[in-house]
Amino acid sequence: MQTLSHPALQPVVNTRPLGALEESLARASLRRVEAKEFLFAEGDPTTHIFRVETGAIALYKILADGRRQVVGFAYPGDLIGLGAQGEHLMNAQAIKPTRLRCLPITILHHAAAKDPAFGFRLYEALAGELAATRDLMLTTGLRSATERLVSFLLAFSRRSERHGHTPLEFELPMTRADIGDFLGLTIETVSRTFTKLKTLRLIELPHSNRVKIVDIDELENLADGEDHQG
Amino acid sequence: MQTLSHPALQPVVNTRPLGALEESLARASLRRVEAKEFLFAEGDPTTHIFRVETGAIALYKILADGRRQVVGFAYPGDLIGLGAQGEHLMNAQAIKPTRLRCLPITILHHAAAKDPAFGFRLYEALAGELAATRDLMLTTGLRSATERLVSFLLAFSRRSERHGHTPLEFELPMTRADIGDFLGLTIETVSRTFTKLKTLRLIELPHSNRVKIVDIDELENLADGEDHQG
DNA sequence: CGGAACATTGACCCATGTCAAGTGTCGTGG
DNA sequence: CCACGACACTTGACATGGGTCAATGTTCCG
Repeated sequence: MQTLSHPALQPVVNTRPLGALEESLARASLRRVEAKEFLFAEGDPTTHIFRVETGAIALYKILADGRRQVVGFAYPGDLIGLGAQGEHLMNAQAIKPTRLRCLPITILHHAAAKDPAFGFRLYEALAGELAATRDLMLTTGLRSATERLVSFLLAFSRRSERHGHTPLEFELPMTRADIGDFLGLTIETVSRTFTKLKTLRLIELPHSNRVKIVDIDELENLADGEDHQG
Repeated sequence: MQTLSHPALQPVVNTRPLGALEESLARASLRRVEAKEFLFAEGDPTTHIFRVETGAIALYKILADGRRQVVGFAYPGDLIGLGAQGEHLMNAQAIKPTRLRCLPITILHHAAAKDPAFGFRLYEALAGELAATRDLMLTTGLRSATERLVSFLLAFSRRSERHGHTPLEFELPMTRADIGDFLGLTIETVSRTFTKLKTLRLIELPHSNRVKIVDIDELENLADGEDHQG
């Protein structure tokens, strides 16, 4: 139930440790990608999975007509590439300078063969992603622009808190376009909705990428769909 | 790429055989549920997974304010319940009288412990579901009502063909409300879009639940977003 | 300082939602 | 066999949220 009140809007990734992988990751090679550089593109053969060390990556698909759906963002600690069989199903592009650990996928197969529980843990990791993706679908499918953006901001607030920072102020690493393509809105609507939240004195924007939450309770009401009030 | 031109709109299930499970399923107990009866509800403890033998099941989540998102439909051969850890994440309700095989989830754990490759196969099965869910998200997020409904109908057409029937005529087991909640549209919009496709002479509706495809090429153009023509 | 990229704001429009009748269609009981 | 009610579907009139197009502002970096 709590996933409904607070839709995850989590990155399409897995954060929980996968035991057998940890030691491999520690020795894995490091890769740097610059902002806007592609880590991989849709259709590329799946040779590695990655773990973000620093920076941020946007994961997205593109429709024939050029429309873009951002499927998630990956931050430090997140794994990228799980679930791709044979070839990658989406594009992974850095939204800021990023460092990642690279693991050959063959490691997955080895680990699964050696440790019978490992395959099952992979399964559980994907189950979490599936749940997050469904929550995102609920959010983009059934909610108003305001509800979507507020849910998005609250997800960041919680992430900030989880990392030991204040939940009341944080940096958004991505552009309005990225947010829009994630939430299924246009740049203009995202911008207008930010302005609306500012006008309602629910947030402040010291810079366009820096969010300060003023009234988190009211924001949570909005996200839960209990809006149409003050 | 082909998944983009022909978004899957597959049920949230797995159709490929999972080897080790097959023999268990053959001896598994059979359960009958009537139309509108619940197989399980969100929050129920996950005690079994199921395979549909006959009939059809709708899988959906409900938001706090009552809005509903149908996440998928399960048809004969499809597995239900994979990926739910501890408790079910959605409701499963029969849309027609349905028979299912019931497997205690403990079987999954046993199979994974016995056969190291089995856990990995589960992982692969979920990866397929994840890809289908993302395709559904693309469809509901980025496309017009007409594109959505046409994609939906073409998915049925392909399913019909796969089962050895003509791809040009088939039965829809679900109501307009189910379709709407799946595609993120209202009943009225679904109905109007059916009427529009009829008027354009792309389909016929001998009964409201029976669809006859008249011009499948043009439908495929519409689904690919190459519309705004004829 | 200049220019590119990103963000904001305004005016307008349209697809789809909402509300409200109608119209089948099916199953049950008289 | 018909009458009735329930339910699903269709259709119409109208409202509106968010998309589109078009300036204008702002920030950042070379």
